[in-house]
Amino acid sequence: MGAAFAVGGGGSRRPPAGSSVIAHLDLDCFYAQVEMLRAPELRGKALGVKQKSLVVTCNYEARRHGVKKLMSLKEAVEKCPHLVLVNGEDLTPYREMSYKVTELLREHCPLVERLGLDENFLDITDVVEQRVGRLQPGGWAGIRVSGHVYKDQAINVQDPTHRKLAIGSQVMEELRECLYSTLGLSSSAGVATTKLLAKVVSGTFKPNQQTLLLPHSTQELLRSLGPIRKVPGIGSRTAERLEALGVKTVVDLQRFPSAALEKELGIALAQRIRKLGSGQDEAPVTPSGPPQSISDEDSFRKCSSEAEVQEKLGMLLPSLLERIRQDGRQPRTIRLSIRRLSSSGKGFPRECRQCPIPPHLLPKFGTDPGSLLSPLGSILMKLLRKMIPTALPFHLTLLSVCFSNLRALPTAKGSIGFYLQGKGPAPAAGQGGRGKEAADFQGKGSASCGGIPNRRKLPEGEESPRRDGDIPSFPCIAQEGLPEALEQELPSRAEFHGGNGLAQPSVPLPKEIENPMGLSSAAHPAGCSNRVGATQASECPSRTGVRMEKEPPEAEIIPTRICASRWDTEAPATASVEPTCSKGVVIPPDVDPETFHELPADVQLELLAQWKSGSQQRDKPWRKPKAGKRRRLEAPCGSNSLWRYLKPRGEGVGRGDAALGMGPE
DNA sequence: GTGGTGTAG
DNA sequence: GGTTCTACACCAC
Repeated sequence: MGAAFAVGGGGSRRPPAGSSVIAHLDLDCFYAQVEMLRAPELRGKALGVKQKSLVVTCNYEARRHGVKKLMSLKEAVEKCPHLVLVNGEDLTPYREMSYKVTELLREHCPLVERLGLDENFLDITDVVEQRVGRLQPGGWAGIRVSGHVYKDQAINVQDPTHRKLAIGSQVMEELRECLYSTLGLSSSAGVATTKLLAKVVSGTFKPNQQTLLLPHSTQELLRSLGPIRKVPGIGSRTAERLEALGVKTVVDLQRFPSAALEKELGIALAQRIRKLGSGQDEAPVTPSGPPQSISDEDSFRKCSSEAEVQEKLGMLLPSLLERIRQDGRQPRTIRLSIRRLSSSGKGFPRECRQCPIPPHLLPKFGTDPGSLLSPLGSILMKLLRKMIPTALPFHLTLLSVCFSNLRALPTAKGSIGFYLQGKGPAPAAGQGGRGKEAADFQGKGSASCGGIPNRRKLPEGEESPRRDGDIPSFPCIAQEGLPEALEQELPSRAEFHGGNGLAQPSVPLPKEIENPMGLSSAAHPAGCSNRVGATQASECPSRTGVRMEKEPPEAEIIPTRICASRWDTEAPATASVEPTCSKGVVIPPDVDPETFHELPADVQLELLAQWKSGSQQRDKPWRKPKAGKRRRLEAPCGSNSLWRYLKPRGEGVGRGDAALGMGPE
């Protein structure tokens, strides 16, 4: 998150820096853990989670064989031939578990900020203060640290900050135990006085361990980071700029003159970075609510026609709409992002276009998401055409759909659907035989360095030893393991993965939106979208059960839409259907004559022929073009028709609803 | 509100 | 360094 480490942003709600106790909690190889919970037989095996041709993450067993995050599948299998791979492209199970974790933490500490799916910041100052208040007079003497202390420094119980941090480490140990016993997840944590430091120090001992940073070790920790890029908040771009200035390490940054830094990077960025480099981070832990946007995307080698784009969008939209339905809120904005392939072969930066969702569609999000597929698809295609002239060759490598500006449904019980998913009587995933499972995460033990023994190494049922100075821990269910009945509720591997070892969508879509637009390549050959307007939509068998939001009457079909796809339901209601005559040439009524005559003569002729063929076809039932015999003028797809770009100004150009012809009806 | 950019895991 | 699939914040407009 961009502002996770923003300095001084948002106004601190905490006491002055130095007295806060902040923790960073990192779920160990989260995706792999979730997969092992879903399929306990994977425990102990080298497991990789793949997305496309990459192993995006893997468990420690796989790491022992040289598999690394973001390694290519090929290389990973070379390194570890027995690597078990599961498909992690569908983030649903990870997202669900992630919110369960945040919710569980929030039950014990209200100040929890999410950072991605597998990390959380906690401001445990208040929890610590409460425990300090309960200490017996002189009780400090017995205060112990749970887990490691960075660089094995001894705490000074005379120092109130040390005392609070030590108690904070106990709090985090308990929370991690609670996470493990309740959800079956192992985690690592860092405890410090700021988010930045807590995050950095949490990586010191992993997995399933935690580390406390005492203030006087701050500089040593930061300097140990090495490359400046490792400082949280300094990303690749900023690191590049810094390196260009000769700033390669934290030490370089600390020594670099402020004035020169401000001159090169601007005052705001320079000051922020300088503070990060010195370990100053006043950013408060800002409790995360439900997500502010819900998006889905897919990448691919090539997508170069409107029909293909529609097919891809047809894969994204149903699951997105289902997520929105579960969320319980209404999005007011829809955004399409694309990534084009540049001539160099590298991906271009993303581009996006967004627009408000027409108000008349909003109620459907809560009641009838299936009926939104067609109108939203149509809007997305219009957004696409705002970015690229689809009549010309194009090559996309990514499509992303994002719903944002989420508001509570008028009738809704509230927008808590997201959190509710993670609650209820039983977790959607749990663990069986937790003692066995721990083997994957034991790694380097934490019994030394003053840390408490790794609880998961204890024999079943054995309590972790209480130590002097301990304060009673959180009441936490399932300290003795999950009830058997609960474990039996857990989905089997076959249920989750369709029995083939690869993940299938874990949330079945409602029937009516399984293949809403009939856009699968098998059921929807190219010609299917190459039809006249939306009027033949019912001919597409796979559309069964899906209503068009609004299907224009046949009489409204005009030449500009001779090959419009079913989504491409631009409302032409206001346009004249009468052709106009300009310079002795009869051109379609909604085409700007001036623009038309600026075109090369051959293009003009081609367009005219196209229009003529369209107007001849207009009243005939649509027929699938014969393979190999399709006339060049009809190809490749009507949505690509050049006519689209010849419309008089004001039609189809500009922002927002009206510009897209999607205004309220 | 929109679109680009940067950051994060 | 960029691959993946997200999510968020900032800022100029």
